[in-house]
Amino acid sequence: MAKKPATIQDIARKLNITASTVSRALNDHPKISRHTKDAVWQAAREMNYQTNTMAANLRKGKANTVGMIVPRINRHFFSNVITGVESVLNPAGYNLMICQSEEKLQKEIENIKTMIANRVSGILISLSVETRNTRHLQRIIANQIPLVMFDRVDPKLQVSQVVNDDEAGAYDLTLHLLEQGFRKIMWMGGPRISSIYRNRYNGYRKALESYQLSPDAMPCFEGPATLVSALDYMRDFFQKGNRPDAVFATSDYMAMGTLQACQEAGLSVPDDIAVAGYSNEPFAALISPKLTTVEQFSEEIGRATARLLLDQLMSESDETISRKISIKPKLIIRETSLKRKK
Amino acid sequence: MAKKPATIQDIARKLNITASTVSRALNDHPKISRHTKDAVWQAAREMNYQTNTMAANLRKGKANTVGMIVPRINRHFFSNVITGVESVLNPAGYNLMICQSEEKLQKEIENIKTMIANRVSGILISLSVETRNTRHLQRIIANQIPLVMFDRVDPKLQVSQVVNDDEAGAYDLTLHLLEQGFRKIMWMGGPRISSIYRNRYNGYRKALESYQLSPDAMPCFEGPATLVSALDYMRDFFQKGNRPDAVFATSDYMAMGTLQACQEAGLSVPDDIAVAGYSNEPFAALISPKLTTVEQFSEEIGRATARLLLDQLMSESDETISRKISIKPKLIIRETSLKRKK
DNA sequence: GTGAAAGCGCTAACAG
DNA sequence: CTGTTAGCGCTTTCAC
Repeated sequence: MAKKPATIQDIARKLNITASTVSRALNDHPKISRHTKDAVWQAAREMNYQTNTMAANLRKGKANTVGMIVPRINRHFFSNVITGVESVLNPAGYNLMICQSEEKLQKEIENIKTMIANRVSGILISLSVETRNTRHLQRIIANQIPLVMFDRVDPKLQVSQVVNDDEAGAYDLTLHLLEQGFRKIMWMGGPRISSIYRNRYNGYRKALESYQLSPDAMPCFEGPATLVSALDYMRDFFQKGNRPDAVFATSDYMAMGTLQACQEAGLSVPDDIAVAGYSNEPFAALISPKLTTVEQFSEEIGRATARLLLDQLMSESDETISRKISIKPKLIIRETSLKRKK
Repeated sequence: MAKKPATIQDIARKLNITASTVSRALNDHPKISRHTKDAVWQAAREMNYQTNTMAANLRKGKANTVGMIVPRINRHFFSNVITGVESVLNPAGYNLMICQSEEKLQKEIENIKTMIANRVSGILISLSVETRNTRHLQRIIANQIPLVMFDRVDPKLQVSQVVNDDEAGAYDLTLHLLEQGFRKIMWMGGPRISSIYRNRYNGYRKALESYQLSPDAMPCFEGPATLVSALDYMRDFFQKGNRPDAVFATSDYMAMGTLQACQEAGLSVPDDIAVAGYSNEPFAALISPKLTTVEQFSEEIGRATARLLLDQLMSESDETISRKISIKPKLIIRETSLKRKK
C-alpha cells in the first residue's frame, strides 16, 4: 500500500505542538525557539517529510514559477536561451515551466492556458512561425501576468521584448560580402512573416542599397529554414545554369544545404561562390571550409529576457514596464566568404 | 490594481447555483444539464475564468505531472529524448516538469526534492557524470513514486531502465574498423565510471578480443567527452610521434577534436588514420570527410522511457514493475573510416 | 514563543 | 440533475 506522505500535522502530533508552529519552524521563522526548530527538523527528517508545494502555493496564492514557451526545445538556439533564463531565474528563487509550441498556434494557445491555470508569476514567449496575430496574448495581459517576448516577437505589442538585432547582423554580413567584391548576392531566407527573417531581410536590403544595389535585382528564395529545403531549391537552381556570386542564407542549416548543392554542382566554395549563414550553429566551425556566420549570443538573450521579467516581478507599481532590448550580434568571418587573393 | 482571478464561486454566485455544480459543469460531468453547462461555460468565458490547477491538484492529491531530470537540456541527445517523452506523455494527459542537474550530484538531489515536493506522478532520470551512488534515489522509491532511469543508469537498481545498447554499438563499430583492416585502434573515451562509457568500452574490448587483440595493447585516452579535451590530448600525442591506425572516440565531439588534431598534424583522414565517433550529432554528416558514427535513436529512447512510466502509472497493483529495455543503435558508416582501395 | 482558527479554490461522497 | 458538507495541506492573522 502506498503510504501517504507525512504532513505538518503528523509532525505536530508527534511532537505535541501545533501545525502552525511546525510550519513556522520549517520556514525558519525568527520567533521559534532553537529547541523547537531542532526537534521539528529532526522529526521531519525521520518521517521523510516533504513540503506539499501545491498546498503551500495555493495558500500563498502564487507559485514562484515562470512559464516559458518556445517553438522547439531541441533547437540549439532555444535550448541555450533556456539555459540563460535558468541561470538568472533559479538564483532568484523561481522555477521554470517549459512548454513547446511545436511551431503551432493552437499549441501556443493551449500552453498559455496551462500556464495561466498554474498561476505562473510571469510568462516568457517566442512566437511560433504560424502565429500571425497576438490576440491570444491578450489573455495573459488581461490576467495581469508579466510578459516578456524574446526572439520572435510582435514589435507592435506594448510589452518587454528582447531580440537579436537581426537587421544589424544581416547588414554587417551583407556588407562584408560586398566588401569582398561580391555583387550578385542571393537571398535565401525563412518566411518573412516572422519578425526575425523580416528584419534580416531589411539589413540585407540596406547594405545593398548603400552600394546602390537593389534586392530586386538579386536572386531570391524564401522557404522553410531547413537544410533540405535549401538543398532542393539550389540543386534545381544550379541545374538551370544560375550562378550567384554569393549566397546569404538566414540560417546555418540553409547555408549547409546550399554548400551541399554547390558540391554536387561541382562549384568550389569560396572560389566559385561564397556562402554565409546565420546563428553560428556548433557545426559551422567544424565543417570545411568553415562557415561564415553570425553569432547571436543566445544565452545572453535568455539572461536579458529573465532580467526584464524579474524587473517587473520586483516592481511595486502596477504600471507595466515595457522595455525593449536588442542584443547586438557578431559577424564571424570564416572561410566560406573570403575571396582568395588571385 | 491586480484584480483577483475569477473562481468557481464567483461563477456560482452570478448564476445562482452552487460551486459544485459549476465544478461539475466545467469538467463536463454527464449528469449536468445542457442548459446549465452552457450557462456556466458562457459565464466562465465572460469572466475570463481559468481553473486554479494548484487547488484542483491539491484536492485530487495528484498533479498529473511527471518530473524529468537531465544533465543538460542543451545537448542534442537529451533535448531529443525530451521530445520523445513529451510525444507520449502529453497525449496521455501528463505534463512534463524538466530540471537540469548540470552534471552535478548536488543539483540532482535538489531537483529530486523539488519534484517530490510537487507530488509528481513519476520521475524520469538520467544520472549526472558526478553521480557515483544512487542513495538519493531511495527517497523517490521510499515515497512510492514510479521511477524510470534512462541512458545513464545504475544497472544494479531494481527499477525500469531504458538504455542504448552501448556495448553492441561499440562492438559493431570496432568490428567495422577491424574489418577495414585497422589493427591499432585507439580508445578515446569519456569517464568509465559512467555506465555508457563503461559499456562502450566493453563492446570495444570484445570486438578486439574476437580478433585475438587486447585493449591493453592499444593506445588509450580517458577524459571529458569534449572537443577540446580530445584536441589537446591528440595534439600532444601526435607530436610525440604516435600513430594509431584508427581512433574510436566515444562521442562525436571527441572525434571532432581528433580530426582537427589530425589536420594540424598533416595527417589525412581516412588515408593516414581512421576516425569514428558516437551519437550521430547533426554535424557528423555535414563535415568533410563525413564522420562514421553510431545513431542512438534518442527520440525512441524518450518514447520507450515514457511508455515504461505509463505502464507503472496505469498498473493497479502496487508491485513495482521493473523492466529493462535496450534500444539497439545503428552503425552509420561514412567516409572517415573507409580504407580506400589502393 | 506558541496556539487557535480561518481559508486559499477546488472536488467528491452523500443526500435528495 | 443539483445542493450540502467536508477537507486536501499549508500559511497567517490574531490572540495570549
